[in-house]
Amino acid sequence: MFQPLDPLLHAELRLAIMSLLISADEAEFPYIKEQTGATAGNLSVQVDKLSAAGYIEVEKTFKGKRPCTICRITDNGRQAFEAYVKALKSYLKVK
Amino acid sequence: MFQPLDPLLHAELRLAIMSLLISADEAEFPYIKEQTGATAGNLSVQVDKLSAAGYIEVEKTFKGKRPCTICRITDNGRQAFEAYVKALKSYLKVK
DNA sequence: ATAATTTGGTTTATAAAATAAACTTGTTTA
DNA sequence: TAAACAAGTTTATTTTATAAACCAAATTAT
Repeated sequence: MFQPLDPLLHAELRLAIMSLLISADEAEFPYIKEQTGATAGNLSVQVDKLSAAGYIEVEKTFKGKRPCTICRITDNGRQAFEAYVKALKSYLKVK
Repeated sequence: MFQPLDPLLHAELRLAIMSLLISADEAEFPYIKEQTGATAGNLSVQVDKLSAAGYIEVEKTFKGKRPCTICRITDNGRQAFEAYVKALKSYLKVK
């Protein structure tokens, strides 16, 4: 009847991050912060969780002298996102 | 960009309850329990929350001699659900 | 009859999450 | 060179979700 919802994706900010990355497939930390309206602290934590789960990968480089954190979605992440959307539909269809 | 997600609805079990009620507009506690696979305790808590928010109304009656808890969605609940679905779409469209 | 089980829940306790606040490190700018 | 800013991280706090324990009444078994 109702398919379980991946708790990693069923969270507003993480879902927003994934949503951004799925269409951009590369984004810098400050950009994600701006687009989502999240605080840096919250974003940092949620990025870590997605990264730990292997849904995104995080590259730490420099842009000139300043640190620059780049996020990309992984294949696993893409799959998980699609599965999540599919599962969600079992709740949404006002049959 | 991303519309905020009503935290009351953005929770697996509560969403399932609302999903059931939106198409059935009346359901008994044990039926919801069975359909969602939730424990009675969890269901009781989440039904209370939806009820407190005015998203559903709960009628306590008897079925023969046994207590019977009937849940119905309210107009507010219906509206909130629709708004939630709309907001969700801002995260899901893989533009 | 009465003991055990089942039904239909509620209340309380616990574990996990989300989020914000505080902090750090290095870089510009005044 | 002091103050402000950028880019995050770490820690602390507050909510939540969830399960476990409990309760009362009704039914079934002995």
